[in-house]
Amino acid sequence: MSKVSRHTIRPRSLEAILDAAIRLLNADSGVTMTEIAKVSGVGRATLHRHFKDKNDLIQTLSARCMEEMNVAVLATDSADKPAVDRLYAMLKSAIPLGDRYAFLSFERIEDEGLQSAYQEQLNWTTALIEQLRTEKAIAEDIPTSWAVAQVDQVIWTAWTAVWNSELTPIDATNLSLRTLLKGLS
Amino acid sequence: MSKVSRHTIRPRSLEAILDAAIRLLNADSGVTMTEIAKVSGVGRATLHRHFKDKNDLIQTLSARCMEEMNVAVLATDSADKPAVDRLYAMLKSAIPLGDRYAFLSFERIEDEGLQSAYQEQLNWTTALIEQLRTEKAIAEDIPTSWAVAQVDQVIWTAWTAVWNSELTPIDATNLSLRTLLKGLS
DNA sequence: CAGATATGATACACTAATGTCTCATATTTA
DNA sequence: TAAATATGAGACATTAGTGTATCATATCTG
Repeated sequence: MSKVSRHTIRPRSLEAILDAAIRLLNADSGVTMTEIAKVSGVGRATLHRHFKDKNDLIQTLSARCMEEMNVAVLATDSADKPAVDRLYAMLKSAIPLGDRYAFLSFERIEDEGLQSAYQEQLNWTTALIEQLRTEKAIAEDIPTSWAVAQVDQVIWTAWTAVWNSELTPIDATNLSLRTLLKGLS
Repeated sequence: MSKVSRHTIRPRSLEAILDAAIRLLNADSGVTMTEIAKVSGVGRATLHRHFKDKNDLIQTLSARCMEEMNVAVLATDSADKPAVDRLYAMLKSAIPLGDRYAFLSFERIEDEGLQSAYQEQLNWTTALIEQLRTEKAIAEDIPTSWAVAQVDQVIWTAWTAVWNSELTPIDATNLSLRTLLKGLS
């Protein structure tokens, strides 16, 4: 969030705004600031007081989601576990968060800090793939970039299936792990 | 395209518009009609003459892409081939078209004809999955909806990899087939 | 409680985009 | 070539969204 105002935003305003924004952006990347203000029950002036423009809001939101995702994933991660276990734990944490960061796929954010946060996630996944590789869980001739992309995509697919009530979160997680390990072996 | 005007659009105008619109929409779902007119080298008035609004344009575009995809896939398809061959042929046709229908993932189109066209593609894939199942190429306990989603997603992933110059179209197609068949077995 | 301050409502100016119209010009077609 | 017609350019009114400012009120904080 940029320093647009000398005012300090109240926690409940901030939460209301970010909450509404996440939901609205996931439904339609074209939502207006006016709409976000209306839905979050916050005055339009307050919104503009604390967020320079929609891009500014999206940046704050993205950073939060990234952070949230990192915390969730790292909380259940430990470097000394077998890679397969780490992958499973990651899927279990990440899939339920799908509805919170879905909008990220649609937005083009050029914020520097955000790009590096994303890069960090990518690096994490890449390292995990490499570990899977040394543990012979994935085939040598599978490009790492392909494996990373598959991991990213399966999370999205799994979340979508859950969202469509086609699968329970547990089933989606298990299917994801299975599909990945077999598919990349 | 809706009948907004008594005029008949000239083929080259139509092509220029749809071509520009596809490229611009893939880059940014928020492009304006004005921008599309400018890039397509067509008068703004002409654009409005033939397309009621952006939604109307997107509907026409979507219908075209769907049609294009159907034609490309069905051209190389024949029901008596083994399912694996059909899947491969489909991937080979569909993946290179990624850059033309990428925008479809971002747009929320409520057009009835379009929904049914999409449903038709879904049915085609579902039938293919069923055939793969009877040919023991995919495991019994994999839900069909999951398999269909995987097929959809892998096309997108493969196209993205090609677009990022990480893979050649052939490699991407081969990896897709392999990942799918192993992943779902 | 009392001062400080964040908020909502409202008003306002400003901008970008939309959609319509007209008319001279270019293109098609018969 | 001549008639028909689609087009581009420009003017225009309208709209939706933006961003700012003011001020009374609500909410914090000491």
